[in-house]
Amino acid sequence: MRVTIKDIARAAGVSHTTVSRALRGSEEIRPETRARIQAIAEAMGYRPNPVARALQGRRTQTLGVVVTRLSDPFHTEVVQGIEMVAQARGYGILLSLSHEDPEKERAIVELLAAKQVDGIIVAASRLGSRYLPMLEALRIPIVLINSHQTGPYIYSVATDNVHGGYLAAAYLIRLGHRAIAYIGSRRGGRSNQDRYRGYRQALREAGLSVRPEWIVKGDGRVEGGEAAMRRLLEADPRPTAVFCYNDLTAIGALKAALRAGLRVPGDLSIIGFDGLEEGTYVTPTLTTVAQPRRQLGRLAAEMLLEILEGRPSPKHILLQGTLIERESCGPPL
Amino acid sequence: MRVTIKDIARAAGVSHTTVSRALRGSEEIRPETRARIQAIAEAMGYRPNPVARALQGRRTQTLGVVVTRLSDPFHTEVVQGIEMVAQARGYGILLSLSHEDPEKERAIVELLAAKQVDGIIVAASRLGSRYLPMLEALRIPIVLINSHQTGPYIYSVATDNVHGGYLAAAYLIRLGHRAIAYIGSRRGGRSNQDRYRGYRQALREAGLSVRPEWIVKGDGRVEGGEAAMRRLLEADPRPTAVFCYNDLTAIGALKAALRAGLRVPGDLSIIGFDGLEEGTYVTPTLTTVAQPRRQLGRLAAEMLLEILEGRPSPKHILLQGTLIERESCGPPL
DNA sequence: TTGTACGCGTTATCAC
DNA sequence: GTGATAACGCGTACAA
Repeated sequence: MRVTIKDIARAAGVSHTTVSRALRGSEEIRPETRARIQAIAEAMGYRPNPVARALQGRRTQTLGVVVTRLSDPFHTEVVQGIEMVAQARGYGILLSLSHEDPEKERAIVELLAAKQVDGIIVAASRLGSRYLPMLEALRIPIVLINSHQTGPYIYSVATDNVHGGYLAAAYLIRLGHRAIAYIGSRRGGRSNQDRYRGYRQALREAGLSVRPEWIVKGDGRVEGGEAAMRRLLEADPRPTAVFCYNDLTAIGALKAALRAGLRVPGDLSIIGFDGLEEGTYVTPTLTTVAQPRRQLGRLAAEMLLEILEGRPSPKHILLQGTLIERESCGPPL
Repeated sequence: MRVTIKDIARAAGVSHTTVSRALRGSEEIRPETRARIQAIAEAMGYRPNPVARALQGRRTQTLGVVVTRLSDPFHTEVVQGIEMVAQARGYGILLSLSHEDPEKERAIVELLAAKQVDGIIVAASRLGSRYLPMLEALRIPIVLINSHQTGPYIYSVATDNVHGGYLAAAYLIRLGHRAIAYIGSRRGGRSNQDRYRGYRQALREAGLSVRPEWIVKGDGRVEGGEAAMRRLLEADPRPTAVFCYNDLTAIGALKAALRAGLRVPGDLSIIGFDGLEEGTYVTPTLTTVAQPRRQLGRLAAEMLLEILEGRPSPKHILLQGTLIERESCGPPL
């Protein structure tokens, strides 16, 4: 059987109330009895029961985390960031995967709320605004990572996709490219649009025009990038550079280009988005706009904890990506 | 405020006991009152409080999962497998990362136990046998993934590393190689030894000998594989094929080989272990011995649930890997 | 400074 | 069939 404060009380010859107070270091208790009780608790191997505490105090010291899937290395790093700060602050993490299914995501959030998590972090939410009432009814703070909503109990941390897209395109332009394609993502939603907008803006400022056949779509994964690149290779004139929605897409694009006998970056420059480790596995290594992924997770968790502890906290944070120059981009030949 | 069974009781004009029974579909209650109560509960939006249930019933419906790090794609897939079955069975997953630190791992396991998880799954445990007494004292079933311990409350699911190593080496031999190196892992522990043993066995059976300078060590990650391969390239005579501890190591080895101007598989064949997606990102794509990663997670979770529900369950399960022939291996020139 | 009594939401026990 | 009542382990007014 597990040791409870009652057991300790009995052993110490005091009431369980006194034990409760002593163990949490209450000031209004005589130092010597406190020390004595703590010693006894230690000796008996006492561990407070978090379930009982939660029932009493309505705090479970647990954060719900919802992610579409872990096989996407992007989320992986985000979750690590969250876990680090949670672990350091004594919070547990209840992890659920939504597999990009909005209905599942909704069910999970409700389930987490039912499980009494203190707060929820959702990465890459697929939930539309029509679910906002539900979220608000939960009366649990929710931090969204890389998606936008506003409302009571809704917070967010995101990277500036417009800025990132601009960064990528501007870099290619600086290298001398004038024919720059974009491989987007069917599933990218708002972030796809924003990166595209940043790209368009950079081209516009440089006085470059975009041919419709240079804008194609993948699925945010390697296969989609490969297929998209194959279509792109048929375009005439062919672009000399490609900005890809994300690194996985770019890796697929790179594979297709190499397979078609192109030299990268000689015949074609490729730039990705995310800053994944995976971009260093390929040859040539992938130039990319890195998102501060771990930072996203860390900030989301810190934000949530601040809210839970009643400290002042911003409602929305926007982070900037940074260019990582590796080998897949160069001047056009 | 949240709706409780007492609220329902008041609304229905019965005792909370009756409500509790009705909602759980007890037989010993008049069908009409049961239906009436259920209707009221539904109308009031009642959600049972899992915390209260846990306090009363000593079951939290939560599984603790410990993993070294998520940035290793191997674990990622394992966790997905676990999560799938847990979610389907209504269990939550409390995730913690140990970062390969045995002391941290121990602390986490204790913390999870304190949090009253019903069972624990540990992937790639770094805990030595001297912690067994602690684990047993917890009196919580623990399923180890890819590591071996025996004792009460200890279960395991693992892939057969000896067999896998044999598979890899035998394949290279079948292709005609006679000079086959091994890049191990400093951090691989037992699994590194076992894969090495399988490799040795295959060579022995084929009457091949191994030069000491053909056995080098990485760290289980890309950088380590690169460094190890650079050392290997200085060996004289140079091996015509390399078996790598895992895919990340192999990807590093591949990079180093390509960078040294070797053709793969022409000048050098490379085979990995794990079957990661990442192996298809590189050019040439990586031949490998695949571990059934998701299966490992699934089985571990199913095993744990069986144990928790008192159904008969094997104590240890050993799975076999399978060869995936891709492009990085061929006959020696 | 310490103890009594009660509540958190649920299930189990034992009456009626 | 249904209802009091206690119990799970802890925290907290309130009393002493």
